Amino acid sequence: MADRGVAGWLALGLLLDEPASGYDLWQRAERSVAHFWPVTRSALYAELPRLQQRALVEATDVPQQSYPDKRVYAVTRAGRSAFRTWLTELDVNERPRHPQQLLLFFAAHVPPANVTRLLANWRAQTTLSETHCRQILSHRGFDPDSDDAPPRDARLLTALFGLRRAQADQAFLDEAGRALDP
Amino acid sequence: MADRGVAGWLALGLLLDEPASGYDLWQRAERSVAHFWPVTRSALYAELPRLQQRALVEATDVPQQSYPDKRVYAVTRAGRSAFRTWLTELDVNERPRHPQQLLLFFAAHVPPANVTRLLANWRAQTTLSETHCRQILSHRGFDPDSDDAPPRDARLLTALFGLRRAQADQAFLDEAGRALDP
DNA sequence: ATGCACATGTAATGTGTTACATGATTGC
DNA sequence: GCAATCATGTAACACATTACATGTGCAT
Repeated sequence: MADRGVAGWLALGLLLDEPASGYDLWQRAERSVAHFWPVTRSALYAELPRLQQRALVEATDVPQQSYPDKRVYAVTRAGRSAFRTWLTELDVNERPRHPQQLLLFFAAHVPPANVTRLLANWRAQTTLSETHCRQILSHRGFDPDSDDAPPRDARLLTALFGLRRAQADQAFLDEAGRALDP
Repeated sequence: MADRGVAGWLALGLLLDEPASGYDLWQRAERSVAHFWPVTRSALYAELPRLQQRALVEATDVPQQSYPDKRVYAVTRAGRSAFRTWLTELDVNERPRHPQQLLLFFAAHVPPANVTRLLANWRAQTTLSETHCRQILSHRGFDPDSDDAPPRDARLLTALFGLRRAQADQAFLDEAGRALDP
């Protein structure tokens, strides 16, 4: 099937929500998936013609007044089913790279003060991530601190997962801080 | 400084523990860092001469009886300090790619049964990861379930972090399962 | 005799990023 | 006038993976 990377599938998945031009798609990605799967504009632009050649998307040129023309891509039926099989066969157990664990592993080789600074840096990021995820959830009317049933919407679970990870990281950083600092 | 990727620094960091040949280094990596930062034998072999050219490591050919000769690399003083500055300036906030979040984000586009299967797959991996981390910790005499102070050894904190993440993922999967399944 | 562990490397390939190139329109 | 947004794309580069290439010694 000559799968190539995930960038193409990512583009296809994002197009499932709604047809879009390359530029639109990039913005959509930046606002959503980029938080856990960075993509560049270039990568998306490069994949769109490839998807078209494989008949997974269709392109339409849309002229615009006072803006350059758009080339809007829409997912075909074949594209929809191809995406389904890809996601179903996705290996979620590929080990992603964790720079934080790299830091911990080699921390003994640098002065403790530097480690403390790096951990503080990391903590700052977790709080940012936490508030970001909380905003998404509360915007859709879900309170992650209550015992309410979590949302059925899988897309919202993405945010819930991000929140839980951020909280877990903070708890770990507290634990680790007690060991390293005083 | 023409940094190249992290593979070189990883090799350097692993050599700090003890000099090693390319082959040794690869095995060492497989047993330790590969769990959170996959490296291939090729990548390590390719980096070693580069590190040597930059005078960050020194090589010695060690003849062996009944085995091919080894080329053993040892970190120089310059290598030690270069590694320190690299780790100190490491950006822990680069967003790594989370295939799990990708799955959650696009889950609505595939049949629920497939999602359930993928989540079960994910859960199986977290339990593997959990027992693996527990083994490392208990082997060094730390009980992660007690209120004991966590180990000061940063290298052990790597395992503790792995465990906490695995536990957090399991808790999330419970939460998500209650929402999706019945 | 077949295959595995030891040992070192190179070449081809894939996949993505950064930088380059172009050009209109809108807001300060 | 200058920067930013909208819009599309290509070229150069970096980095890592897979596959190729070679050879010894040991166990079954």
